[in-house]
Amino acid sequence: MPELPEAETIARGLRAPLLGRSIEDVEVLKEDLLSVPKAEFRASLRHRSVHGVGRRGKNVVVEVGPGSARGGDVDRLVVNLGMSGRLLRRRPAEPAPLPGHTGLHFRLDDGSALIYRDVRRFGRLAVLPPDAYRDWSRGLGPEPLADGFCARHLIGALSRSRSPVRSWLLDQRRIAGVGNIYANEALARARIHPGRPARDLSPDEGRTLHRVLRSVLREAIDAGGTTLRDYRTAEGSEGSYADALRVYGREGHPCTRCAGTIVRIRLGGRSAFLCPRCQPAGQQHDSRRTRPT
DNA sequence: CGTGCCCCCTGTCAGC
DNA sequence: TGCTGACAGGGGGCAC
Repeated sequence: MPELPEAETIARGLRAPLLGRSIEDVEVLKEDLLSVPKAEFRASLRHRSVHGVGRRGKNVVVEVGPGSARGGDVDRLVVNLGMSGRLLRRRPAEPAPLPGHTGLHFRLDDGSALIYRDVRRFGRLAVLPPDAYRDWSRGLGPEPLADGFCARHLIGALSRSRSPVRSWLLDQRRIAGVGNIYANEALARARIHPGRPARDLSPDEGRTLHRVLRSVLREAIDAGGTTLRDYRTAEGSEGSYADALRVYGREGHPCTRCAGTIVRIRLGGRSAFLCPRCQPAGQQHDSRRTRPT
């Protein structure tokens, strides 16, 4: 999917146009994107106003205020975009027909619309009351870009797992928001082989991984995310971080650091990309401090 | 609990 | 020109 930087970019793009708007109606065209009947979903959002647009992990979170005849609850529309989900803003004067594979159409009070489109339909949308949202959020790991996410925490958590470090990074219960692209990119920059057991990383490697993971995510946000196929911003444009990728999808191409050849391996059923020279599989016995590139 | 495997679904691309 | 299989930013369920 969209990973953290893509969800963040979408949330930022939706904030200004959605804030303060009221949802007039919700049309559900693909009910399998919901975990409740579409009538219930529609009723839970109709005539409610948008109080905020944010993100948790890879999910876009839209806060909706109380409707006219409701209590004071601020509920949250949580959008998991799966692999191919898009949240697109449609301007008021845009009469264009709905794009193919449109799953939901949210009509707003200024004549604009929000469209959820998802070719593969791996995405899910749910409206969560405060306590349900809290429970759901507690099931996710910490936000890697939060101030409180320190190297010490990462090193400690890594030391308790035998998982390959790439698989570890993909587990949303451990860290929220990292997917296959940024896991591979961070490991490449930290010069860590993706298949190494998490607990075998040295403290130095843990510190390096902490630093480069955050910088990769921040740089990707600055670039508006990575568009490979499906991902688009809320305005429908592409993210430009694909140009900055060093290993992901670059099998057979030269490593930008050592001019070795990037390879693709299979790990936990998913592709991992690495430079075998810069990211040796064995334990690192080299005690020299190496700066990430 | 951790881990690996399969599946959900559609589209695209390489190879025959 | 087709057909087939592999693969794709994710994640839930299940067996071990």
